Amino acid sequence: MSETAAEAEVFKALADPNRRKILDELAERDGQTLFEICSRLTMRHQLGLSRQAVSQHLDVLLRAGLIRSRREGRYKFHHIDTTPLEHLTDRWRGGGARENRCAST
Amino acid sequence: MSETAAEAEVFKALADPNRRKILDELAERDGQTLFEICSRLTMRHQLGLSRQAVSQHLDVLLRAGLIRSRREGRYKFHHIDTTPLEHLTDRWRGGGARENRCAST
DNA sequence: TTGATAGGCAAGTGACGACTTGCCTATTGT
DNA sequence: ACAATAGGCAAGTCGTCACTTGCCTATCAA
Repeated sequence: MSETAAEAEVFKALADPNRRKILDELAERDGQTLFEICSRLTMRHQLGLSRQAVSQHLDVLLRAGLIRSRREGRYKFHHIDTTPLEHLTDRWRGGGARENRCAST
Repeated sequence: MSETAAEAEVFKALADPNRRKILDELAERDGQTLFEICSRLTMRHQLGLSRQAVSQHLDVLLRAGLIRSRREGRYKFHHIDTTPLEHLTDRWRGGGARENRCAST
């Protein structure tokens, strides 16, 4: 087999345009709460997503390991984590070792 | 706006596990025909996909720019093209330009 | 304690996507 | 010409997924 279940989750998470916008939002301003993400998504991206919709998207992103959540009182802050993206497409672009030409192993 | 329609196609194309397997196949042995891909997918990956299913997947990959097709007589050869993958995830990992600098800490 | 804010859970709806089924065209070999 | 091979087209089925709806819990301020 060539890919892990975790990788599959990442691909599935990235498949939705709205989830990618959420990642955009968190990349621009990390550590937002659910309500913050909702309002900023509406204001800045003309994205009319309900709170529950965003919440479910955050769940998917969480399961994919693309965000981490930290609870603080009644607030829950969400942080982007890009490590799952690091070598996601290497299996196709490599085959060998070009394209990554830093100081590869 | 933050992403092009072409990028969205790529994400959608990568969302399906079977399409990723097809890319795996072509990465390992480029320039296969539809029937070749079918049989090798069945033999080597225990993937029981019909010809039409694979054909439709190839269409999606084609539209995403991840493969190119070349017709020759009654054969049609499919070639992987990884250029759409090149900076796919940069919008989240960068923002700036760290993280791609090899000699990391 | 009461009300307001931040978030969670779960069932239901609707649409899109993966795959099938059936038939058709085009090229090659004999 | 005829059969066999390689592929294409289009309608239909079915499951998954995004989103909604409705209600519930928890924390904070007055």
